[in-house]
Amino acid sequence: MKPAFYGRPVLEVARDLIGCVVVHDGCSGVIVETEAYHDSEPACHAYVGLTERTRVLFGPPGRAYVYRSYGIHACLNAVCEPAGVGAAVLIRALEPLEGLELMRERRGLERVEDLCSGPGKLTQALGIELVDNGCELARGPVVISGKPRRWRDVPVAASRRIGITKAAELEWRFCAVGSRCLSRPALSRV
DNA sequence: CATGGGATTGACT
DNA sequence: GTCAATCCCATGC
Repeated sequence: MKPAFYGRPVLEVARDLIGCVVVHDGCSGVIVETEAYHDSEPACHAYVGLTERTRVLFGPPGRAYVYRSYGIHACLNAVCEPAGVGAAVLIRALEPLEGLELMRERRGLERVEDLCSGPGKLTQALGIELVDNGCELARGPVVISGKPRRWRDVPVAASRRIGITKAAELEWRFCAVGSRCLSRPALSRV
């Protein structure tokens, strides 16, 4: 998708990204779970303002923001809103599309539902790492492209974001209803 | 320069 | 259900 797609309110983009396709290094998958983050709320990395780490978040829309989580996993975001605003959509889960065998190799697992059903899992399955931070999502190496036909009007449910302690009440998580590849069920009874 | 805290996952009780 | 692994980065001395 082009930068103009991302240069909109982050909540709109987070919902609209459900059904789009992430492609990297021989593998691809349909986005079925996202979360929105915005510099106005404390769960967002950009809440602290402009630093070396958040430079990409405050930059132009349509780039990848990749950070290391818990010292182990890489997590993929799409930078949103106009430059100067620190906002991004965390890609939390995919339904695997192409490169299934390569994903199984990278993950050391067989079941399709286990390959990309979490933010750290999908980056491992697709081979996305910190070196991809800042890349343009319309050009690569990490690419996000438009929705296959059957994903064009999929119902989307909103709920609370997962694994955060600050601003936990906001319902800024979006899921494709009925997908079997979510990190957790769409209707979380937290 | 030292320290502490995660937008997680998988293994184990 | 509980818990450790592990490292980047923001903060504070």
